[in-house]
Amino acid sequence: MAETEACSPVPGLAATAAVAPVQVVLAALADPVRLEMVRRMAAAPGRTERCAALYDDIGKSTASHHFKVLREAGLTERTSVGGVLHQRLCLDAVEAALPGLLPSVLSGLD
Amino acid sequence: MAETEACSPVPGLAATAAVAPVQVVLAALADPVRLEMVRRMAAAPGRTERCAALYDDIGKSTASHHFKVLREAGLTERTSVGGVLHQRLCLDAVEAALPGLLPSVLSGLD
DNA sequence: CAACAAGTTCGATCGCGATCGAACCCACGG
DNA sequence: CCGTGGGTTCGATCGCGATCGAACTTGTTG
Repeated sequence: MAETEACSPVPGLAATAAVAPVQVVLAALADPVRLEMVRRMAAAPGRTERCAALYDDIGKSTASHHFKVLREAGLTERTSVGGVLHQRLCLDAVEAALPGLLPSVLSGLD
Repeated sequence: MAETEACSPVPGLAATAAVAPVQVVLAALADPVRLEMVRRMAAAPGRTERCAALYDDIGKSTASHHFKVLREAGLTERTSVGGVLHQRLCLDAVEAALPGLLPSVLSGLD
């Protein structure tokens, strides 16, 4: 807490918070659950998706934890769509900070 | 042991073993020590460097462990240069499997 | 051939992160 | 104005991975 982090509780459109150091981004993407979340957002229209649509077989609290990690890595942000909370993938911001990384990871058909 | 892994003890030039799934590659790069190792190899001429030149403040056994992780992720391979063991970064193989990833990660001046 | 240097393997320890359940918050809809 | 659904926070547990030291392997050199 008391971080410089943009912890604003859904300020509408939080103007793309800064992307964290590579190390943090890599750690965030290294988890299978989170990578899947990122993939689903990337596939969604507007890179935005309902929280519940981003996971399948884990508890709500665990999912929320992963959301937080992704957010703190600067990969995603919160958005409110008609009163319903959504997670949005900051494609452009990440692409600007680490060009080529996301496309590469997302196309990883390994 | 008894894996399908190319555990060949320095066969001269192990013809670029296959790059592991994205998930594994990301996990390998997520560790600060390993990322630094990769950076040093990338900066070395021919992407090849003596093992001892790749780390600073950790034990030999720990370093060896990290070499193994990198190797099993398909990021590096062993080479023998005049009887001295070296680690070589498989730039081209990784670039072929995950184009843009390494350049992006290596230039991460975050 | 014997000694040594450089990596690897093995076994054990330790801390961090993934996970869960319960309690809490907040925005809507009756 | 109170109930309900969807996320978040909190506290505790558990397993995996990072680390180390010691023993082993191998290849080079005196």
